[in-house]
Amino acid sequence: MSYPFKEIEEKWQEAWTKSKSFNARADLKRKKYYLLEMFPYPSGKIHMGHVRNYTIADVAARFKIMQGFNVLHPMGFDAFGQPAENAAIKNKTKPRIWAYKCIEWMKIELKKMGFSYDWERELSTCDSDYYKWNQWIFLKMLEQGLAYKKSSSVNWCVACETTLANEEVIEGECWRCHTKVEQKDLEQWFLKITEYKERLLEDLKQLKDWPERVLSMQTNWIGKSPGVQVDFKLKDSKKIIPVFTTRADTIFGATYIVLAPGHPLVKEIIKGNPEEKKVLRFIEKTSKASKAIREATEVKKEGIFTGCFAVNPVNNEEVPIWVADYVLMEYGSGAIMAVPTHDQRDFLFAKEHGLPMRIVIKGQDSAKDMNEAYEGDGIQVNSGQFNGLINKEAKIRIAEWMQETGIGKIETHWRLRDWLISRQRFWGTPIPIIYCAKCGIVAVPYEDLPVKLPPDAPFTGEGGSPLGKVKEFVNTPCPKCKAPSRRETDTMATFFDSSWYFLRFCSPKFEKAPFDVGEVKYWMPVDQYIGGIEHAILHLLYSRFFTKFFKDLGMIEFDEPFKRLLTQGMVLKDGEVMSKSRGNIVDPDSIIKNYGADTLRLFILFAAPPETELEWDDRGIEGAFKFLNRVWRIQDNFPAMPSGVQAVSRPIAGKVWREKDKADPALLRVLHKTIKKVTADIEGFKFNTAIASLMELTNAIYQSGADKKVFQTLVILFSPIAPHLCEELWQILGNKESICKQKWPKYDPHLLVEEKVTIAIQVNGKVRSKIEIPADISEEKLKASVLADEKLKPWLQGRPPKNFIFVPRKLVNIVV
RNA sequence: GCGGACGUGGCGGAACUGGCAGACGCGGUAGCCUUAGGAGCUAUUGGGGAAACCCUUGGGGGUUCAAAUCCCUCCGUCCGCACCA
Repeated sequence: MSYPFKEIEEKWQEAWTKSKSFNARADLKRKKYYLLEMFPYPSGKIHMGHVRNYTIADVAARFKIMQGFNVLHPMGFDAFGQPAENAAIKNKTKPRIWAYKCIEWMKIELKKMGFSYDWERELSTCDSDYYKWNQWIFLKMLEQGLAYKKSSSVNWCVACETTLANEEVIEGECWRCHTKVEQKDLEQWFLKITEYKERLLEDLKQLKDWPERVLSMQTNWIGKSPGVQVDFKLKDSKKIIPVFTTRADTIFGATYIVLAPGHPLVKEIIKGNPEEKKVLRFIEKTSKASKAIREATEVKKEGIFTGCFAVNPVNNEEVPIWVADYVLMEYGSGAIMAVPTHDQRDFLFAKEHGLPMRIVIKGQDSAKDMNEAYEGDGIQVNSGQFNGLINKEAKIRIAEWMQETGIGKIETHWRLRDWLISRQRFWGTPIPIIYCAKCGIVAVPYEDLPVKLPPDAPFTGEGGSPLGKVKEFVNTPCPKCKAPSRRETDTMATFFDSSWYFLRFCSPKFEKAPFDVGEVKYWMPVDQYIGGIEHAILHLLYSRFFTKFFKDLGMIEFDEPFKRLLTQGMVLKDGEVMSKSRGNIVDPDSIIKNYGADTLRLFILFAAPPETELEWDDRGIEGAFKFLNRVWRIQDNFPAMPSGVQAVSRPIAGKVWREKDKADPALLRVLHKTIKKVTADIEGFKFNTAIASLMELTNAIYQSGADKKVFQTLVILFSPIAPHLCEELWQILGNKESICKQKWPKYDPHLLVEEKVTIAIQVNGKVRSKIEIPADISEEKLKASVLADEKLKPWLQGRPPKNFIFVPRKLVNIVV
């Protein structure tokens, strides 16, 4: 027998919708709180990951509302993208129909969870009302020189038949279908995110409430490495080999240089020399070894001498030039100066091939027979005029000196590349560009936006963009000269859509611009953003980039879109991520059916803190359900079964509410402790411990007897977590107004004070006794009664205490 | 290799700025109630020991009256980046 969760949940979901309980209005007189979850891709069904993400957010939203904040808590759908296209091909329907159907299904499931969304702000990125503004933003970027087209070797997924951003290539494979990514030369649209690299890096410092992990991933990805480009002259030639180094302090120890096998100079310099054939053979061999093999860990570094020499510009020493596969053409200048004494890779290579070494930085323990490179700090030696300096300083001084004398140039290398946004796909935002034979690349005029996707296109699943096959779409007059022209048939990467949706939510129906500047000024930035760690780099980096772009346009005044970020952990089953292929999926809908949404919410919040992985546990669900029933039964003053069913013959406590004037002071103390704890815990997203203390309060009520006032407060405190149950109990207790509108309770510090406390008495740090004493006892008095304690006699053995430490309310430690 | 997070009962996990380790829950045990219990309630539950006691936060060392918490060192797990010069 259990509480009637089904009726209750349906009843209140309907009531909330009807009364528009969660619809937000900007109000300058009130403090705002913008809470946002990463919006879902409408696959049609919600999974446990969604449930966890959105439950965490929902508790925070309801809590903030009760605290009096003006809360914005919107929901929408990231609806463009390949899966809809693939599903359309498979099910012989159209992506649009498919997508909107999925959105409907998904909304039904979200509503069944009782989430407090402002559904009037719902948006879908596949609406032309939305993607019109993608196009608008693109054109603005084009005007600013931030969107450009170039032909380049791009990542190409054969299976998806589209290009991929660097960010979408994981270990050489397509992030979505895991097909090996190939390189292909194509004309593509790029966004100049690199223009913002300094700010994207610098402003990470503002993000004090972001997880360390995400900050470090972003830093890593942007990959700033300051250094020097040094020009090594080729011996007996005017040719120059530029190398890049971050360790200018080691340049006097550069005893050879290495070119990447693909370096354009290699073939030039070996021409006609005796080593030519051997070197060519080596290059051919290494080029065959694919990137994947090369990346397989601990491959032996292979290389070959070119027969040529270069001159180290700092000491005019001749150094041999080698070609080796451990130098990559893709990074820096494709050439390095090798310092075997202070770089482990160079060290291994030099050992292998008997190349010279020279120590230039003395570590604390300067080893004569090195068996590995010394990469730490130390004093410069063998470094000309820089001898005696600490290498950290020498690094700067040498760089400056090289810059002054023209030997080198201070430079910074970045890992971050411009963002490729062209996709050869149908289900995305058309790039608003027209190609005219006479005028060239022409932007679609703003007044002609949106460039709408045609209602239909042939989906064969064969190569090429489906848009290219829709004549009515492709053929269009040039906006400038009216000559027959062609539209761009590529669409935008869907990460474009999600890079600014948080701004659109502030004024989702605004018609004059992507967003209403005034509304955004009130609501933004997002106070709390919640989503999966898988978006730690891409989505968050792009969103930060867009935000800075809007700031430069003068449309917003802040630098960073998301003040606080929480990345929730994954939901696992049997230690593995839930997935179709593993067949270990637990469907949220079936849990809702059998136990109700409140049980699911409670379990998912209680089982683990939000950031850590959560192991699914059917028994945990039972436990959560049991607790809800336990709370429910308080209204009946704890009969074992709900009213209507036969009650147990032996009541646990009084069957009636306690008399008003007979409050139990101990219970009151627990209550106020709970208020304090739950408030702090929800504030800090520690829901598991918040729930634990609510359980303690419930246990205390069972012990002490039913107290209506205490119970009312428990119901309020519990309501963000189990809103349906609490709303019903609230009504049963005789309240008319929704519990969502109740003020969050405050604890009374006076009631927390305990008159008597039990403190531990330690002798030499070990607990030997406990005594109950008045909380505010003086140390003198305490000392007297402690030393009189019989239990301590054997431990003290009459020895006088050397030290007597008293931590009020906690313990006493006697040192003898 | 670099960067980040972490390591606590049979399990999920608590422990504020160093102050009684193991809150809360799951599971277990015993009892009550019941025609019945996979419901409910009560008690108990880190390990060893008959007990007094002893041991216990990955291992070792240190600081301290006092360490899961701080420092050093080693081991291990997870994540991100990666022949990045």
